[in-house]
Amino acid sequence: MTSTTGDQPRGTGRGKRVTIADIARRAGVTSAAVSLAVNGRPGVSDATRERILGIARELQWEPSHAARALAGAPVKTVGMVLARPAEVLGAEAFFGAFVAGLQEVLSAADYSLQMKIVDSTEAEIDTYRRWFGQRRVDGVVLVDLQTDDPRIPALEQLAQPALVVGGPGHHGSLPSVYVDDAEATRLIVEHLASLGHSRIARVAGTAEFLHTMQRNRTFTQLGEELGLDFVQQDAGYGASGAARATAEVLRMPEPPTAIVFDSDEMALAGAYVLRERQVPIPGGVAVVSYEDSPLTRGHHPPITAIRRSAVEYGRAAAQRMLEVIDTAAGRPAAPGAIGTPAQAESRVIEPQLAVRASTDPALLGVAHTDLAVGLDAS
Amino acid sequence: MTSTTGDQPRGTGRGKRVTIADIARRAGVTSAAVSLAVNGRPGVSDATRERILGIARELQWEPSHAARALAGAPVKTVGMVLARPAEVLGAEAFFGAFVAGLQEVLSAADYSLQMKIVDSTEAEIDTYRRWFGQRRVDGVVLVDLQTDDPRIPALEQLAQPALVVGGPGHHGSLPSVYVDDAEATRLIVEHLASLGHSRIARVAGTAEFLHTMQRNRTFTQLGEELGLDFVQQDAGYGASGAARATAEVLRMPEPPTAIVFDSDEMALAGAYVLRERQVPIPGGVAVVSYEDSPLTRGHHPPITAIRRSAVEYGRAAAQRMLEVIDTAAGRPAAPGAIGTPAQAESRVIEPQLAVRASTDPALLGVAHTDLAVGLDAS
DNA sequence: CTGAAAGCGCTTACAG
DNA sequence: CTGAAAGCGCTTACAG
Repeated sequence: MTSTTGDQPRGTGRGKRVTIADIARRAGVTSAAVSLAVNGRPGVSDATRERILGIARELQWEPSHAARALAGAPVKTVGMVLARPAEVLGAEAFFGAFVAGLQEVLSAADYSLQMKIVDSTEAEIDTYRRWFGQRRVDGVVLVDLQTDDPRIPALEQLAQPALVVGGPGHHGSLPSVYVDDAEATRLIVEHLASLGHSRIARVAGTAEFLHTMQRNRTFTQLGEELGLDFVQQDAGYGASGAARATAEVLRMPEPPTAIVFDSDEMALAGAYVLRERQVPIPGGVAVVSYEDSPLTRGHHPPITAIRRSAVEYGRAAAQRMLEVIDTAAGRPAAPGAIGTPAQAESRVIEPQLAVRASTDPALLGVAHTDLAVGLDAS
Repeated sequence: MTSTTGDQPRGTGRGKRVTIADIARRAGVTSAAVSLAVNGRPGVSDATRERILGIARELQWEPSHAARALAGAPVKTVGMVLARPAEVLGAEAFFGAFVAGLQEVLSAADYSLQMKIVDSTEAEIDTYRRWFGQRRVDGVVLVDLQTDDPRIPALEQLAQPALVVGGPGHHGSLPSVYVDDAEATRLIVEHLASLGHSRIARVAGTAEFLHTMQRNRTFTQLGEELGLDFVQQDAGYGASGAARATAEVLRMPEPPTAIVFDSDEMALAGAYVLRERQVPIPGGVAVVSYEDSPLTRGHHPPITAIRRSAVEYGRAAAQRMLEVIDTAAGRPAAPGAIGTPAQAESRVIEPQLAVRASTDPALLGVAHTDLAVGLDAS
């Protein structure tokens, strides 16, 4: 008996890979016929197709991704470049959740997401150029949109499938997906109004972000519309600015009964100041955050916040990206898509408001569900 | 004059792509020479190499990734499969930070990370098989390691580069990277002992996780070693279990003066129970968490926690993955690597302890830095 | 509906 | 040190 196990033909893995030529030989057809059969294209009879597929399965054939790509097939990859340090990305709850949502939809469509961290906008644009040049991606997702973003004209010029996350109004001729901040503002204001608040302050983040301007505009507009007394206080960015702005607001001759913060971090800083000044929440001042997170949920009392679900946002972006790629390839939009949107059309994510004890006194004492269960049982 | 702009040759992009054949023609050499030149391999004189590289740059040549892969070059891609729903991943701070760290190192080495979300362990193993079968990845990173993990033997059988994140002792013959939980436990216990605590409780998570067992073992061992009074309370998983266990511990005839929790969520639930029972932190009971997060940092008082830096963890995993791939390809380990570790060797991440007011009364009133600054200035 | 061929853009031996 | 050729595994026209 000669050794029949262990002696692998050569190199890594077990033996030579199975190709369509092997299948063709076994099936008594040409490799072109195999290609048509496995790609579900017309040109072979149903009988031979079945036979070919059977053999392919039997031989455990896997298509060579490289060969397909070289022959001109889509590479089934979406790219995303991040021009922020890993430490910053890692500290943000949004990033992980957004990526998870993207992945879910892309994975299901057998697409993969390719990411790259770079250290400048120039490097980012260069990466787009190279990715498309190398045919490594079928399309790219652009994030962290800014005012007058140089990446927009660069991508427009490349004339390749690209989706902008953010907006509105600053994505040029590119398709985009963004959260409706006007609607978010409306949800907050109407919620507070329904609880009887008529003096409301908004502690706003830096105007560098597009959404800040959008919120400012809607906030002012709703104040006039509803005839309420609205105060806007610019806080710059971060917790320190928010703390300062909150103190400022409390010094007013007739302080507001509710304060709306632009982020979870800002809301927490504001709540800290209120606690210091012995102002009860929500009895003295109600608190709302535009951004939900473990911080707002874990606070005592839990803070009412806009829940835009970063996971859902990622899913929507992936869905739209796939449509853009399909349309560019001249293929009909994927099934499940409602109609076939024009390439440059935007899609809007509708925000929701998670009402918690920081605005609604009836919810005081109710911690987040999991905790509540534990305490009941103890 | 005929139109020389606007009339793009055909298809998407501008014109036919530049290939090494074009460069060869211009340089008066064969395409093989170009290949050697651009890959920095011997076989061409320095003069011709320079000339070739100059022309390549001038023509803005980009290598075809697909062609390279088809011809046998590495695909420069690392794969990671996640068998958890996007919602769960998105809710975890660890995921985003780990991915950011991975990305940083892989991007710098011109590798990309390919992820896929699946819904079962079988699908995960199948994905590995297919990825390697299609030559879509050069190696894979395995996460969420469990006891008797079926993915380990499956990957061992595939005999392809794979790195296990987690351990020790459960990664079979595969190389791994993990955080040193024994050291983490030692840091916590020694910190508490130095503050004079001699009755310490540990509220432990589910024993399904390898690290739980490791912590249990070290905790018990240190108790004997230092002659302290140690109590272990199993809490199962999550906040409710932790709340129950904390209540249990407080009912003891001689309650501990410090409680160590297995996660940030558990620590928060425990702190909530202490607050309910009017037990001051850290005056009545000191609190420590094995997991740092915005929850522990944002709590009042901020909670002392093990900081293992998920970003750093990701970086270490990527670094090790690249070494494993290089070694498998017969290449020397990347520069910067200390020595050339054997394939199956593990690497250990050293944890740190972030000391905060939940254990050290001297730090009471000190919120996290950013906040503190804001308050000083207001 | 099926066959034979060319081509995608590289890399890798193998001669000179 | 350089040239000519084969081959990686597919897809896509183009004839029969």
